[in-house]
Amino acid sequence: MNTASATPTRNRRNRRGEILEAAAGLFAARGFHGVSIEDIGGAVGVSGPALYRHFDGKDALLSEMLLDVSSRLRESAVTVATSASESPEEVLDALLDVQIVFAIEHPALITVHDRELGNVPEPARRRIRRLQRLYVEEWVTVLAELHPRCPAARLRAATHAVFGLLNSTPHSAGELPAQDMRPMLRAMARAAIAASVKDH
Amino acid sequence: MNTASATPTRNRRNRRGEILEAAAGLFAARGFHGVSIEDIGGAVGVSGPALYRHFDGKDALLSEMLLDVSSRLRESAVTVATSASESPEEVLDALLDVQIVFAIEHPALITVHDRELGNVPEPARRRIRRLQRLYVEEWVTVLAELHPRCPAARLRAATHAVFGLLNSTPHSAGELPAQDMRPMLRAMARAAIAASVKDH
DNA sequence: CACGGATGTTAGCCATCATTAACGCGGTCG
DNA sequence: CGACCGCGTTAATGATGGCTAACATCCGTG
Repeated sequence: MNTASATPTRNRRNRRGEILEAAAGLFAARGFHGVSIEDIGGAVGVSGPALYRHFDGKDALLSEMLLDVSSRLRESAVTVATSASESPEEVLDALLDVQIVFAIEHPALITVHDRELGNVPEPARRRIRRLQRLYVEEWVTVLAELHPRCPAARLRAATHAVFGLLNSTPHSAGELPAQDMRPMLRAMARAAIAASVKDH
Repeated sequence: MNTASATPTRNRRNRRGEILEAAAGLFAARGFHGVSIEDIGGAVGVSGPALYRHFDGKDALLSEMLLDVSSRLRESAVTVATSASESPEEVLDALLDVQIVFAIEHPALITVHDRELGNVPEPARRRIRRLQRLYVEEWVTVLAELHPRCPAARLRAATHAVFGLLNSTPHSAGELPAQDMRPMLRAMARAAIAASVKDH
């Protein structure tokens, strides 16, 4: 019983988040430059320049969106990787889960995240790239523990391929219920990884 | 001894192709709306509206590009699939080869092909979608022969996941030489497919 | 109750861009 | 030779879009 009727409270609190979410959907569908400020405003029921009360501009909005995604992914990965008392196998499983759950729950963010980096202005771009690189290295480190003879370059390429596999969810939207999708993607990813290091 | 010095001849003959290639690179890097007509012209050494001597407009250029990609892929798939005297296993291998070679040789086209469909105007969009669907069905048909008990929806989702895996080449650009990339992707894809139909 | 800040609104500015117009020029063919 | 055609060029036009400015409204607070 705090204050106020449900919706107003949520609207007031959440405008930023609401905008980010709507923008993610639009960017995923039409690309950053294919979406206007008006479009984004319209999608959350306000019109046009109201966005400037919440973000410094369109670029800043995109920067924040990608920064948020790459931070969250990396942070989850670090948490998972440093949790002691887990074998590399278990860590790998946990990393798979992180990526799969995120890809299934936020397909638009996943899409934008690997499409629009080129449109992020320079101060932020470097930070995002860095986080992405660190995220990949988290994977490579675990894989290297499991397969010490395999060259790192190969592990990196395999990791990217696995991301491609897991991030296919936006394309197979609706084909399969998320409930079946999750274990299937996990099985496919595990098998693909095993195959990538065969004979190395 | 036809006519003329080497480069002029090529330039005269190939402007369209040259433009399509340059545009593919630019679209892949910055997105359709992030590239101007001037940019495209500049990339092939002519400036701006010269494009209208070769294409009806920017939209038409994109349409032709995607139409070409989806036609070529589907056509290759049909050829491979209808070549008699091959077992489903061999057909699947050949399909993998088609996609892998294309992905490695034309990363920009692959990128644009699955990003920019939403920016293609309506008459052409339907045709491209149709070709893409038929291409996927080519895969699903072969997979269904190999795994008759597996529901088609699952095979379709698995196919999309495999495409995601194979199309990861633009992301792992310089990591691994193409020579090593090809067999690795093939092994990963085969393993992923096998895993996707396990217990079905 | 008056003040201020958070949040919107509309109108206007300026840059960018796709597209068209008008014109030039070299080669081919009748 | 001379008309046409393929291919380019620059200048103009009309739309769109990001962003700023000037002006409400609502609300909590002193």
